[in-house]
Parts: sequence; structure tokens; C-alpha cells
Amino acid sequence: MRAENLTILDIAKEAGVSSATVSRVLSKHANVRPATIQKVRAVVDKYSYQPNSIARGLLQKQSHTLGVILPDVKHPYYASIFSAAQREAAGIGSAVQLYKLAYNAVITDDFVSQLIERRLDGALFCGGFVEPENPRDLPDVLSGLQRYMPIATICPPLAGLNCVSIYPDLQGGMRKIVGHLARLGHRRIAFIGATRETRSVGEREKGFCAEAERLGVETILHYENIHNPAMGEISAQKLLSGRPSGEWPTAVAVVNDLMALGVLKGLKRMGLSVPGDIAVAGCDNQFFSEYTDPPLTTLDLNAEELGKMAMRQLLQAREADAVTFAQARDTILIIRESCGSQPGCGLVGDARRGYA
Amino acid sequence: MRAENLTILDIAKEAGVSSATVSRVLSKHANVRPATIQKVRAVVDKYSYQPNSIARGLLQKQSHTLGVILPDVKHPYYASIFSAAQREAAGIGSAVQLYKLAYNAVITDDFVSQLIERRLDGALFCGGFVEPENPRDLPDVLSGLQRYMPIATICPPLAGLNCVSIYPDLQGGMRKIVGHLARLGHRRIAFIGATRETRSVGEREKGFCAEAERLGVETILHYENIHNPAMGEISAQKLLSGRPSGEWPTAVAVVNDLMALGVLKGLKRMGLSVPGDIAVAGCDNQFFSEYTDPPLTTLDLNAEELGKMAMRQLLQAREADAVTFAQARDTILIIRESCGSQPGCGLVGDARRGYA
DNA sequence: AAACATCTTGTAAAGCTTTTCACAGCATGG
DNA sequence: CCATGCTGTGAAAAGCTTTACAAGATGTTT
Repeated sequence: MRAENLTILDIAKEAGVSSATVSRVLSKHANVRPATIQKVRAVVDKYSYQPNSIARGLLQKQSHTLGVILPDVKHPYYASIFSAAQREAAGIGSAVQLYKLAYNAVITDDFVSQLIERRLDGALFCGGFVEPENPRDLPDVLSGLQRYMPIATICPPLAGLNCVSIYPDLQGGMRKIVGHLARLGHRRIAFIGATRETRSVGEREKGFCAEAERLGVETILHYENIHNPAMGEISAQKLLSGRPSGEWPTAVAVVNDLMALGVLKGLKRMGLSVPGDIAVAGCDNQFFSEYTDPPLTTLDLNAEELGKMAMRQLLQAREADAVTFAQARDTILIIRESCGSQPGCGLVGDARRGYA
Repeated sequence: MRAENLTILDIAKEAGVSSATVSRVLSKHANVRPATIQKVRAVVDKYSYQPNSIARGLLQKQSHTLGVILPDVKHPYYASIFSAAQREAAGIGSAVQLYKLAYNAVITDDFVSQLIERRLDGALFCGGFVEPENPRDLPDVLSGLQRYMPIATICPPLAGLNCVSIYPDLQGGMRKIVGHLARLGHRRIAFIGATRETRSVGEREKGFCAEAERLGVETILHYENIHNPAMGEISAQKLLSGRPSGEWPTAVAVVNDLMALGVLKGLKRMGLSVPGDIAVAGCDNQFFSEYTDPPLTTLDLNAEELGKMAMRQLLQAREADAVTFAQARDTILIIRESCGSQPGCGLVGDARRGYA
């Protein structure tokens, strides 16, 4: 367990050269005689010497480490983002660290201090804590962080903060879902959402309502403050038992697939068939969405692409000095069976998510 | 974007004290006059100075960073482990980094070098790459790493390697499943597994076969080399179409819930009902297992507990010098409906997995 | 053969903090 | 009043590497 304490000096001495030469051999090979390279290499290999990247980092003012701040890596959406971010960073030899922050947490100076102390090369924020509708002093806190490292968020741009911002076009996505349902003949559609104050839910609602109005479809909005399967089950029952069956929606658009999983179960438990009695649409296209009963029609947000792009931009932001970059990414409607089928509508697609 | 370059020296000068005093104020407060503390604090706050933990790490030979090596953080089992490890480490102010290695990869010296260069405080390995039945030089490579940092694995102890090793009692778990199925009257049970050479699959098989033999139950072993939902679907069809329907198993134990998801779909597609025609049991108790159709009877490995314990032991291993620690953790049979129900068997339990 | 360019290598500083040691000031006890 | 011990603070070293600069070696050109 005791750490080996070989330093570059030890190697240099044994090879009969200076530490500078060893360093040159180990890094760039620039202007060092082949014979010397060999000599040094031999000693390095003999002791399998590993340079200390902490010392290097201190000098170069780079930690080769990025921080990713998420509410819950067990949630498949965030897992996809994190995974993609990791791969992108690993591509240039950087590592990613996970920091967890409750979904609706306030980002405090104390939290930000952690990131600063570690002198990360960048921070990627993703979750409700970075997208409240009333930002309070959020931009201030993040601006403070930004004096030390570039930051990126996976949500629409925050007023008062110039940073990288990559996000799914949720408004457009919800319009696709409403359009799809309307085309199937639904005239009264419910939206089951969560924690209304976040932009990611707000955007959905906006797109949902806008398209519904455009098409003259009646809407019902239902909110819960947690969006997991269990709450989905409850919300389905609350939604229906709250009104006479004559006023029930004929279709439900759920804020995400996880919650939709529960909605499906809730409806089934009430003796309703999907899509026969009520159509259900989700959002996220998780790996399990293809295997629900019935298979879930959903919106693919391409979380991996979001994570990859956000990290890529973040890594580039180190170079450039102007780091304002905002981009909404398109979503894809995945039509399966939970809304009834509509062959030939031209929107069909499938992106099966795999495991290593 | 430009980094703020305030050092402890700047703070010391402005406060009219030495850097040593500032350091003392910032860390332990031991033996420094209240008036001085106040004076220093004021300056620190004024500039919101953040000490550079890289420099600290260099001196203390600690990075306050742990590495977790996984095949795929999108996989819910690994996500749970990672999440728990992160929480445990965060509890003492350490961060975790994710390193990805293909499930059946060979751990190379190059890979290990990454971890060593970063002088991590420990490494937690979890995945097929650390549990081959024929270890080749795996123990050697890991022993090399171990001279720099303690390591832990979430799999049974590897011959020739002394490290922390926390793992689910898969043998015992499979016995529970077989026992449950036998009690329900099944006399011919299939096991659908994957990548047979890994211990995690080997253990399952061993427990499966041992209990089946003990109870005089006939077994069918079926292997695929990938264990995802899609492959589950295929394997169900291969399993049945490969033999006359008179020789079909009446129950199937699947290596994990993910694959079981596909098995359920495959059986349904063949027009078979679960559990009516064939019973299905999974393994892992994922969040979605409660929401399949029918809800999946499965084995809870308590991945979070595994991750938490492994990380806890790993963190402790830094202190102690003897780091051999092996522990099999018990599993819980979660009885739902996919095997038919068996009320009053005394094994019922449920552990709903939540999201933040 | 001298002057100059190029290549190779070493010296030393820089990067930022923590910690050891020493010292000064002060109080306590004999 | 002196010896002793404690408290608070500073100077300096240590931790390990990279890099700017200088210098020596080698080769080329006139």
C-alpha cells in the first residue's frame, strides 16, 4: 500500500542525465539525442516510473479534470449525459468527476468552492438547480465560478450568464407529440408534468399548450413535484378520479418515460387499456421504453448527443476566450404503440439504446 | 475565463501576516490568536480567495480523488454502484472519477498508468474485466497498481491479489430463485446467462445447478455473449425454438433484469403468457422491474449497498496497511408476479428504488 | 581556420501550499 | 527574580514537475 516515491530526480540520477532531459523524453521528444532517449527509457521502464500529474498540474495550471454536476446518475437520462461526457473528455486524456446536487437545490458558494479549490478545467451543469424560472442570484454564483473555469449547462441560456448552453428543443418536441396525438383524433389531451418552475418543464408546457391551441385541442395540465414511476402511478389515478369520466382526456403526454412507466401501470390498475381507452406518450426514449406494455411512443432527446456536445464545447471553451454558445438540438418522435399506430406519418424512427 | 491568480502569499501580505498563519487560519485554527484570525478572514473574504488544492495535494500526497472503473454507467446496476460510491466519498470531501473499460477488456499497464499518474487515493473496479475465470496476469497488473493506491473490487476475491472485495452472494441468491420455482412446482428450469467466463455468471450457474440438483430439478443452460434487452428477446426464441415444445422449460431464470425485459417480450411475441405458460425470474431488482408486465420476480443484489461498502472499505484501507477484506453480501428474493404468486412463503420483500 | 548556426543538455526558477523548527513574548511557579 | 513552559508567529524547506535560459558540443559555411 505504501506509495512508491520515485521522482524524476531519481530517474535522472540513475540515467546520468538531468531531470529536464527526462522530462523532455517523457513528454515531447523534442531535440533529444536518440541515444539519450534510449538510456532514459531504459531506466524509466526498469522502475516503471510514473510521473506525478499533480505536480505537473500545479505548474501547468491544468487539472485535466472536468466536473459534471447532476441530480442523480441513476436516472437514465443523466446517466446517458454523464457517460457521453466521460467519453468525450477521455478522448483528450481528461477525466470527469461526478458531483451530486439535489434536483431543486440552490447552488451555494460553498458548493462552488469545491470546484474552484480543485481547479477543474471546466464544469458541466445539468439539472433543475440550473434552470429555475426565477434565477435569483444563480447567475451571480455561476459568474463567480466562471472566473476560474469555463462552464456549460444543458438547459436554455440563463439571463445574465454567458456560457455554453446545449439543450433539447423541448417546445418543438412537445409540438410533435401533440401534433401526432391530434392527427390520431384526440381532442382532449392531458399533460402530466413535474416541478413546474424549471425551464425544462416550462418549455414542455409551452410547446404543449401552443400546439394544442393551434390545433384547437382541449388541454388539461396536471403537476406533481416528483417525477418517478411511483408518482406516475399516483398521478394517473389523481388525474382521472378528479373528474367525471365524461371529461377524461383521451390521451396523456407525460413529462418523461420514467413517470410514464408508472402512468401505464396506474391506468392498467384502473382497468383502462392503453391505447384503447387512453393513449400515453412519454419523453426521453429510454432503453426500457421499447419494452413496456404497450411499447411507449416517446420523444427521443438524444441525451448522449447533448452530453457529448456540451462537453466538446466546454473543452473548446478553454482555448477561446469568448464562450457564449447556445444551441437547441432537435428531437425525434419515436412512434410505437402506446398511442395507437399511425403508419406512414413520416415521423417513424427508432434508436435502440445499447449496453456495452 | 482567465483564472484568478491570487495565492496565499498575496493574502498573507495584505493581511500583514505570513503565509503560514493564513494556512493555519484556513485549516485548523490551532494556536492562532482570535484577532489574527479575524484579520485574515477579512482579507480572505474580501477577495474570496480559494486555496489551490492541487498544491495541497502535492504536499500531502493525497488527491482526495477516487477512481471508479466500470464498463457502462448507463447500466442501472453500475449506475447504482457509482452513485453510492460517490455519496460515500463525498461524505469525507473526496470526489470520484469515472473510468470506462469495456466489459470484457483486458486491463493493460497503459490503463493502470492513467490511475497512477493521477495519484488517486484508491481505485474501485467493477465489471467483467476484473473477474475472468482464467486471470492470466490480471493479479500482477493490479498488484502493480496496488503499490500506489489501495484497490477494491466488487467481485469475489481474485487468487493472488489481496484487496478489498465486496460482492453479492450470487450462489445463494440463485439457490433462492431455484428453490422458489421448485416450490411452485417447476421441474424443468432454464438458465439464460451471458459471457460464461466471468465469475459473476459462473457463480450464478453454480448456485443454479447445485440447488436444482439438490431438489431433483432438470436444468437447461443457455448462453449468449451479450446481456441486454435485445439479446434477451432473441435468446428466448432460440431457447424454445431449439427443442420440441414437450421439452420446453416451464420456468426461466435470467441473468439480469435487463435481459429479462427482453425475454418477457420475446415470450409474449411467441404467443406465450407469463407466468401462465412459462415463469420468468430476473436478477438485480431494477427500478423498472416493478413495472414490467407482469411485474418481475427478481433477486435484489442491493447494488447501492455494495457500492457504499466497497467505497467505505477502500477509504479505510488508506489508513490501515493490511487491506485484505472479503465479504459476500446477502441477496433478497423479491416475489412479484412473473413466476406466479406464492403467498406466505416468507420470502416476500420489496425495495422500491427511488430517484432524487 | 574562423565564425556562425544548430542541436543537446543542464541549471535554476516557478508553481502554491503545508509543516517543521525556531524564536520571541508572556505567564506561571518556586 | 529566575527557570520553565506555553502560545503565537515567521522563515524556510519540502513536495515534483516543467520550462526559460544559458552554455557546451557539434556541424556547417565561407
